Amino acid sequence: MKRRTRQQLEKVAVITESPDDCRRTWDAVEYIMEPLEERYDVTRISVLDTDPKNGKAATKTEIKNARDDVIGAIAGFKYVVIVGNTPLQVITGKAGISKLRGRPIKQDGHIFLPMNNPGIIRHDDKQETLLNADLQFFDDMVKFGGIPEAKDLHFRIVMSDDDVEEMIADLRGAVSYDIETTQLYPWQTQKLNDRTGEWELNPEPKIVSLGFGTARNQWCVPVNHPQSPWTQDEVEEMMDRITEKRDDFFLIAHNGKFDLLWTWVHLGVKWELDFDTMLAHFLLDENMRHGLKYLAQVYCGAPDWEIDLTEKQGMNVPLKKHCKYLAHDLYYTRKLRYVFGKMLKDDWEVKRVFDKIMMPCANLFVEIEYDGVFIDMDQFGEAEEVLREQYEAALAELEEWEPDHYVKKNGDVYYFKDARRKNDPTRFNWGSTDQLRWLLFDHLGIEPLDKTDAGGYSTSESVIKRLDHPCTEALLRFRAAKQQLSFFIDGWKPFLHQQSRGFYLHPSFKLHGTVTGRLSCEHPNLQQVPRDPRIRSLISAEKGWTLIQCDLSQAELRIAAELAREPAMIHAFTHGIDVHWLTAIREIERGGGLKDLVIGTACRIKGKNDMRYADAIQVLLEVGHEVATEVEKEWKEYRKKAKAVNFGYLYGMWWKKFKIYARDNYGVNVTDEEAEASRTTFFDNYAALPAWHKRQKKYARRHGFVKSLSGRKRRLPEAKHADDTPERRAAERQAINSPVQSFANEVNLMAAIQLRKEYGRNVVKICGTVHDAVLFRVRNDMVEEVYTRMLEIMQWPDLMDEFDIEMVVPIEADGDLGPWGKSISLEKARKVADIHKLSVGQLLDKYPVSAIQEQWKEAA
DNA sequence: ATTGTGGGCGCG
DNA sequence: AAAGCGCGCCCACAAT
Repeated sequence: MKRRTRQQLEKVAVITESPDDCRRTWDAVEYIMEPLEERYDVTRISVLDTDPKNGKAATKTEIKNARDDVIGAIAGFKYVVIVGNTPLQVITGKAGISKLRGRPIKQDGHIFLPMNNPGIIRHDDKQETLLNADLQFFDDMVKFGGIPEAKDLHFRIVMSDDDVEEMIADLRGAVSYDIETTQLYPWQTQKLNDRTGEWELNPEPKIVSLGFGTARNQWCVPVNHPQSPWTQDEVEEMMDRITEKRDDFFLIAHNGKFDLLWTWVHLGVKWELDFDTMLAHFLLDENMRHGLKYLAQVYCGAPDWEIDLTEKQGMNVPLKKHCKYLAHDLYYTRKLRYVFGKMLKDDWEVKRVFDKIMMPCANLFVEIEYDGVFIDMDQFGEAEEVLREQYEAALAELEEWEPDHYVKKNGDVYYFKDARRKNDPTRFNWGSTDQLRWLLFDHLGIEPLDKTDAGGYSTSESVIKRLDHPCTEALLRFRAAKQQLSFFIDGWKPFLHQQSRGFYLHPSFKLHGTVTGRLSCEHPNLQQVPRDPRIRSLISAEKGWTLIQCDLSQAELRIAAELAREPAMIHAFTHGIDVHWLTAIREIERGGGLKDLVIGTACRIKGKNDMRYADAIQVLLEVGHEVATEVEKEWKEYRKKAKAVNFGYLYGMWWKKFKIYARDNYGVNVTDEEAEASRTTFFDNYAALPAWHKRQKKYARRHGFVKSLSGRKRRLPEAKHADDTPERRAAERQAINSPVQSFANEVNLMAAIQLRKEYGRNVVKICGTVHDAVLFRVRNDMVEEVYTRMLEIMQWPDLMDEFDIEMVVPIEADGDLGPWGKSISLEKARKVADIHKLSVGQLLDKYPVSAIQEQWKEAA
């Protein structure tokens, strides 16, 4: 019986790296060999005769030598599974399993299917889904008798007026939408020609095609493809007609923010997206990747339909092939919506985050990116000039210590006068960490102070500051100027977009950018603009408008206090005491230090000659850091220090790191004992924190995830591990940090959504969010109203009630107006406006914020 | 010529 | 025994 069954099984070969791989070792057998052996007559072939020593990868020679044997061994097998990178290299001669896995390779009469080595599951159990998808695909392939063709689906290329009518009539129910474009940034930019010194326009970005996926068809409209019959006007007219029908269908897209932004910029119609499959999947599993093809493979068993980038960009590809690709995008986007829709239904809390925060944000950020941020080009030019001077000056000073040669890590000697390097061919490169490392620690013989993660000697700012050598000061100036130039001057130029009212940047926000739910930002990254006013104030507003920044004050600390139910913190927040200040004073009190400063400041505040230490501490706590700082400037530094301490300890920092922090940021050398005591004191002062930490760890360990107040999940599979590994520790720290970081960001997003809801784009243009702050421009006549209202909104956005959130700790918000980094408070603006007998709006129309600041100083 | 990685550093 | 979290960008250098 058994024998007969076996003969009917298809013969397949499995190539592994070594004899032990996937056979005797751990759990891999269960993942690959057993499922295959159930269905096939499996022959296993290994590339190497024995396991590589010490778990090392096979060498190139070994791979080369193994080739003939392996090729011989698979003779007669049509279907071959490749397990891991080494066998892949043997067969294809190329590495890159992560890119090639899941994609069948036809070669010499065989069909190979590369997949990951199941050992990866030990490090990342998410990989199990992928492995199963690959095995499933292998089954499909064998059943089909070859590589399953990318399906023709039912794609229709819209070429005639009749097609248009039919398409528009078909737009009902759930409709997916996708476009193909020539590039990613939808605005035309310019670049400086190095030879002529002239500004030249970059190629015009274009929509190549767009399409709609319905229940029966995938409609593909060629827009700028050479074979397109349509003019720009005709396409726009088509889109207008669809806009009129927009309420008749449910719009789905994968990363729809991209498609809708382009559609708005290039075709003039602005649509609201109903369901974003990428964002849905992000909420369902933030640890996985969210690419359409990957998800279609994993959740729908889709074949690979990827084509070359140039073909996607459409110009040199037959229209039919291009549209077939688009059709697959449309088909699987629509399919994934049902899969993820169902998964969301099973988790109402996550669904609520999706419906009320994620999708509204997806639509909001289309507008945010469309409006962009205004750049003050006069300041931009000035900043560039100043930074170039600083850069040149620092470099000139460094010349004194430039060596004529450099010994590379491998021992090669490198003479600069002979070398041909990209920028300055004959010069020592101070920007190269390798060269600098050699110069400082080998050539000059300075004692290295720290190592990098990879084990080399570090040349970080922290180290250089502590080195006793005359070059260090200029070196730090060199690095700072170089970085600011390359990040924010040269780095921004390729994104500057000229419009009638001036130049704009359009940073792109990734709503799925971080595992906690914070957004990330790129092209360029608005969220890493230095606080240095020279750079930050480049971001401003066009004439007649004013930039406003509103931020949640100490949001994370407030949320932590709430979650931990920490009495001392809650008391501080409900009584308007600054927690960073509280920490600073308690820390000083613990050591009984700074007697002169503490008593001196308190006496001057109270107008007394002497006071007991304990009483003085009490006075300082009561008056707050602002009053204390007015009397004695030093207090500002102590508060700043405490701020870092608060966050560090709150999220699990250990005293050793505190030592490093104190040294690098405050030049204070704390002893081990002092550092340990500081941590102990922190948890004595905030005694409910350890219990909260414990609760979070326990919860994560039991469930494998934690939740924020909104119900958003952070999945932490490592927290479930039985052994106390560094990975589990890391997961436990994230279990503490994540709900706090998540929720602070969510409050901020709720506020941004509401701001847009209450004011139209003719009054407010939102520029972006920076985790706990919203940046927006307001028409001058509305500045007072919008600013005041936004602070109210931030303190308790309406969505907080919709989520049934209750908090005992009050949320507070703060803000200011004017160029970023050179802004003033509304109070100041009001005072100056009163002097002129003007409204704040009129004042802002009449004077730049810098002048208002000056006038306020004179008046005060 | 492109692609990947480490080092360093900007932000919250 | 060992312990903040979350990002993106630019450069240099090595590898493909």
